[in-house]
Amino acid sequence: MIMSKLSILVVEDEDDIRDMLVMVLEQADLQVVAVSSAEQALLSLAEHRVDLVVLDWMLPGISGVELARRLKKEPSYKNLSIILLTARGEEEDKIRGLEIGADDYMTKPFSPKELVARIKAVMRRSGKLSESGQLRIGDLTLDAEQHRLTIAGKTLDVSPTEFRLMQFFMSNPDKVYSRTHLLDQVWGRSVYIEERTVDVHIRRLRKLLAEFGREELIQTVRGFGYRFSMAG
Amino acid sequence: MIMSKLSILVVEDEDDIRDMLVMVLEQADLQVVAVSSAEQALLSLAEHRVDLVVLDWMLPGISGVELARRLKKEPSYKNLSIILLTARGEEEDKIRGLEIGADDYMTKPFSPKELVARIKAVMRRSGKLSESGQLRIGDLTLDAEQHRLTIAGKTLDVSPTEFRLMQFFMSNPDKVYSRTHLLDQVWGRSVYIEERTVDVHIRRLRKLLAEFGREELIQTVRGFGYRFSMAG
DNA sequence: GCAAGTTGTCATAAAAAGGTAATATCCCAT
DNA sequence: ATGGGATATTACCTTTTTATGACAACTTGC
Repeated sequence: MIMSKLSILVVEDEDDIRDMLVMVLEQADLQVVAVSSAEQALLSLAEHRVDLVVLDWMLPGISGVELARRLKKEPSYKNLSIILLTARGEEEDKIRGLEIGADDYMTKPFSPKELVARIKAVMRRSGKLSESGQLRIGDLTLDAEQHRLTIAGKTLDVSPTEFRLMQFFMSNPDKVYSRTHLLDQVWGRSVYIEERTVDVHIRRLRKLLAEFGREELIQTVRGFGYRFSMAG
Repeated sequence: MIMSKLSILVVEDEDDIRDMLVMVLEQADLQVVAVSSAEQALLSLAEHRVDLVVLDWMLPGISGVELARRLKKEPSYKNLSIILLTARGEEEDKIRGLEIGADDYMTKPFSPKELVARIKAVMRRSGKLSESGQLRIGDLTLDAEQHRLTIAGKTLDVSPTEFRLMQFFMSNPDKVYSRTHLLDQVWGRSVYIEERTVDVHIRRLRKLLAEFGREELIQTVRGFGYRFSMAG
């Protein structure tokens, strides 16, 4: 599939932060448009195709929350992703943010790197960022296009969630991830799921891998989480 | 048979965009005529044979929408295809565009490659672009010119829609396609059809293939769509 | 205008997937 | 060795997704 650059709309009233955001996002090869109010945002949305909005929680006039709510209600913007920026770290705000339909939120101050990572994660989940090509580790191959996972040429029959989990592991081998992190990345931050559920999915994957004598690919790191690695 | 080049009429008032379109389309081996108003378009249509019109939604004087409506009402232009270019991404516009008879629409900004792909898709569906040659996968043969699908030499009796679906699959083997994507590609973006309808057509195809013990060629990828593949 | 063939939709059945909780095991620091 | 927290495993139940058969609205060739 051919796709033009992903387009981000930044809505932030503080000039410094807005400029910083623009710089960071452009650096990450995203097309960026920045405005300083919700009203301007609406105008901009009507003019250009926008894939994702980075939206400040507090804005003069129409607030970010209010704008998010309106956008989510509007059917024509139904596949527009929203990331909320909030200055406070209060759980209540976060929850409210996700309730009104934001796809993710970030608490200021945040690292540019993390913002970009979250943007990509959201885009990936909404299918706007296509995972390109094949992942290959040893004789394991995961082909996103074919949506097929093979081991030494034989196809493994994996469920959607196990496929995504495997995709995440193979994209990030040799690193330990906590259950929370896995839930964030594979399930998405806006779903609320028991941490123990990760264990079960790991179990299911291992069971599949065990049919090929490869259950050791997914390792338990006691007290931390799980790791995918060829090395023992 | 000698076939003259497919002829496109571009109607766009902004010079830059018009020039760009001409370049892109000529590059794609299409014969292009470009004008900047609906009035000129009507003159041009009367003079040359035109297969497809790429039409800007907003035009000075008679608007693109209005022109499209008139053309579609005119019996002599009934097999003229129309692709609308719209600057806004509003669903309402798209729907209105399709209601008045456009065959497809594109939202600016768009990638040139995608435009060409859509033009070809529209042409293919309206029979102006004949698929050349045969598709051959294993002992399956699909001959577009004869409109015939054979398996190990024996002809399968497929309906038009199933034929096109099969054609799409055989042209794009080993990849997963969502129901939405299949509807876009096989049925065309201008029709609104339930996603579940795809299931039914898949079912019909499988039933046919099953007569030859080949129902496994079309595979269900849960949560994603369907895939045509010789590999298990 | 009729008979046959096509197509989209729906209702229902069937299958698969996913989350949770209960129970069993394991690991390591005392 | 053992207590207690952390993982593994299993079973169960709900939800989601797909398969299937029937049907009515349309087309098409005669």
